[in-house]
Amino acid sequence: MLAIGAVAKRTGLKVPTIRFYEQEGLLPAPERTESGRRLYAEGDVRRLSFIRHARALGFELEDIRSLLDLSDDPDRPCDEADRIARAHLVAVESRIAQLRALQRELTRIVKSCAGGVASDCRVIDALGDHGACEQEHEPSSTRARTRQKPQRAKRAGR
Amino acid sequence: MLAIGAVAKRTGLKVPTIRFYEQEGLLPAPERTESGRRLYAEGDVRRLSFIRHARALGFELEDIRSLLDLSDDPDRPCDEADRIARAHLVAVESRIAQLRALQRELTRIVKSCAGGVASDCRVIDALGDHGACEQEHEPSSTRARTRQKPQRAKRAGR
DNA sequence: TCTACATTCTCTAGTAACTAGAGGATCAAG
DNA sequence: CTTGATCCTCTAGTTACTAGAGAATGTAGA
Repeated sequence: MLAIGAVAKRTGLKVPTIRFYEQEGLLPAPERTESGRRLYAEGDVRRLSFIRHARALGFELEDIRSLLDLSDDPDRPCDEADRIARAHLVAVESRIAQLRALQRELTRIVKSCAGGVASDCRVIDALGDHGACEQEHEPSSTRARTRQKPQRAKRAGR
Repeated sequence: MLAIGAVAKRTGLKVPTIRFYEQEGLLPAPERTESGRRLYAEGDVRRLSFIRHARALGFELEDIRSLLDLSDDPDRPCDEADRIARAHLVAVESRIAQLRALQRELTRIVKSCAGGVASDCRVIDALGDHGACEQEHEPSSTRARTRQKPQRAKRAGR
């Protein structure tokens, strides 16, 4: 039986994340010591590794929930796992296409910069003028998980 | 002078989003009618269009804040706008690379599915076993903004 | 045994960029 | 004069965590 810290080390997850997955019902509530500390078995480590890997592949917790339900019940047909994985693949592919459109557009904008002051900045111009864009580009969110303290810089409304 | 609804129509933003941008200090607080309704001028419409376009290109509000500050002060050198845009381009490019790694991995996983039941599901297997992956794949979040009601399906911890 | 220090516990709140809804006021048209 | 659209403010919800408070427990060395 392992303490939560040891499980964290083995799975690569952080301690609060493990508690969070339990709270979300992705992991059954583990045994406890007399004093109330969590005690995990090998199966829990496997389950958490599964979750971590699926997360790394970009699956949402809802998808992972379904995949776990599926593997908890080995007699159910595997169609759904396949469906979830395929749907995710499609989403990833369309996201790539979207980002490539952004990439083209940003490259174009960045190339147009010749230095100087803001009043004749091509970059700012280009941002203000969607009409100049070569193609449609839709929403976004480039967010990776590599960033720590955004530190709100609150300003009053001028 | 335009009411907020008219501005929403012209910019393609939603009404609450415009109020949200004001609250965030991206848009100066507009005039009000006697009864307290917001009244916008043409300049506000341009500013909001700028924001919308920059958002569509994936810039974060913090970046947009900087870009707006810059364009509010036409004597400042344009370096920073250029820097922001370049940094964003780099971020987009690395995101694409990341997603392509995911795409390869998912394709591999999905191809391995031959139907059958969960107990011998290759998809679930592959997810459980990171060792089998051909390359490292890191975090993710494929999230586009096209989804409405995730509708929490709260379950107790088995 | 005493004392540090590490680990754990629960609970709350914060992150980004909005969106949804409550509850109420005001406006324009018929 | 009433109906329906638009507007107002405020609160809370979304994803998947992360950070911190404040308290209890575990462990190792002197």
